[in-house]
Amino acid sequence: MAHKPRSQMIAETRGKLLSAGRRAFGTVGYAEASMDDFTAEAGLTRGALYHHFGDKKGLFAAVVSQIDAEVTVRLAEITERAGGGWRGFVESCAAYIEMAIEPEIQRIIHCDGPAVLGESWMTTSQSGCLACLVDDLERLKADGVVGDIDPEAAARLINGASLHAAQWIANSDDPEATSKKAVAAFRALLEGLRVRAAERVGETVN
Amino acid sequence: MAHKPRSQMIAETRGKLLSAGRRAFGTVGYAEASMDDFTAEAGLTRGALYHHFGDKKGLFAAVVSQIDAEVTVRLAEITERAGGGWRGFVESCAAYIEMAIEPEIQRIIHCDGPAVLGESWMTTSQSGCLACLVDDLERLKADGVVGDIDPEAAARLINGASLHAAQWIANSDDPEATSKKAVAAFRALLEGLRVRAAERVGETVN
DNA sequence: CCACTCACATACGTGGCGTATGTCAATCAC
DNA sequence: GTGATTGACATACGCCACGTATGTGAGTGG
Repeated sequence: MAHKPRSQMIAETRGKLLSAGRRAFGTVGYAEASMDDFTAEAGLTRGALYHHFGDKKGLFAAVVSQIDAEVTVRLAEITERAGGGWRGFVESCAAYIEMAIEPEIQRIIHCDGPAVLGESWMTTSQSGCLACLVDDLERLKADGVVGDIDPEAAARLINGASLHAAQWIANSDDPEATSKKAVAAFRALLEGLRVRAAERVGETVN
Repeated sequence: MAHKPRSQMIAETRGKLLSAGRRAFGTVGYAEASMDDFTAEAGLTRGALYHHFGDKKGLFAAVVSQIDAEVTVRLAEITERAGGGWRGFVESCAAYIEMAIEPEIQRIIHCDGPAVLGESWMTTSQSGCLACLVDDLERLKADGVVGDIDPEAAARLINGASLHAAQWIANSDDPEATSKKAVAAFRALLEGLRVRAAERVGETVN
């Protein structure tokens, strides 16, 4: 029994490296994270890292993917729980802002991510969150809730607005109050996407 | 005559370092820009850089400030030329997107900036562009054109949306078409800020 | 004219990344 | 079961880039 099967050991080391790197990247940032330090912290050396991830950027990319996947899941849950529709969409957007406030996401995804992987990575590569937004918007458009706008374009604009709102909130003196203001303005902006009240049939404004 | 006055020499040196650094940061990015390389390119050494700017980040910050100031001026011109009002505001927003597409601005301000200086720097520190937007919005709000939303909140959301739109456009296969879609969606979002047509008196929709 | 300041260059130490090489355990052939 | 092979990981090395400490020579004040 002394040793577990090979594949399991490998998965464990990958996991250890991933979480150690994630913690380092999320706290001190990519540039300040020493590979020697955080691999040692995981009981390993840089050798393991280079074997599994190629280089520092490779590990970073893996961390980004992991976080993105987690966020995607969380967003999907929230959208579903809110029962879809316009309200569900708005709720998921608000939740997106909330998540973007978390320091780890802030630092890794929105701060270092574009600089390290190239901003094209974040845009062209499939970001799960973005795909979520696009899906929602396409449904809403098909249902006639939102007007004739390109779903991806709207999703990206919403995405950008959310992220900026998040970092504004995160760095403000009174996050509570700032958040209220940001969400209010955000809801107002989103209203611009809906078909006008005059053009609609008999829907409640809220 | 052999030599110019001291102060002028200093200003020249600072300028040379600033533009050399700006070019390097704008093309290869902050991390890949070697101080030895681009100072030599300016006919100087790292010694001069450390003397004037403290360190690499110091020069970078100076470059960011310079670009921000330029953008602010350009934005102000556009806003004024459009004659203010809602239309002027929308035009300046569109121009903001256009400027954010420029590779130098994209790379230095939106990509490396937050990672190098900390994203708090970009938010808390006075960004000239942002101040412009806030001013415009405050006027529009006072004139009853936009609804009861916090100007700064709206400005930050618009800012974020613009930047993301810009990098989406810049990295798309067909920037022309992408730009059209983005601007259309952007205008729709902005409409959300205006007081509703039903609530207004007798204004043209456009 | 002399002492001093200051703008900049030169020289050095350090740390972190990437690569080349080594080693030992797990799997496979027979 | 034993030898060969693969592959996961560690060790050792070189390099590059940053930051600092020190030097130097041209302006500047008295």
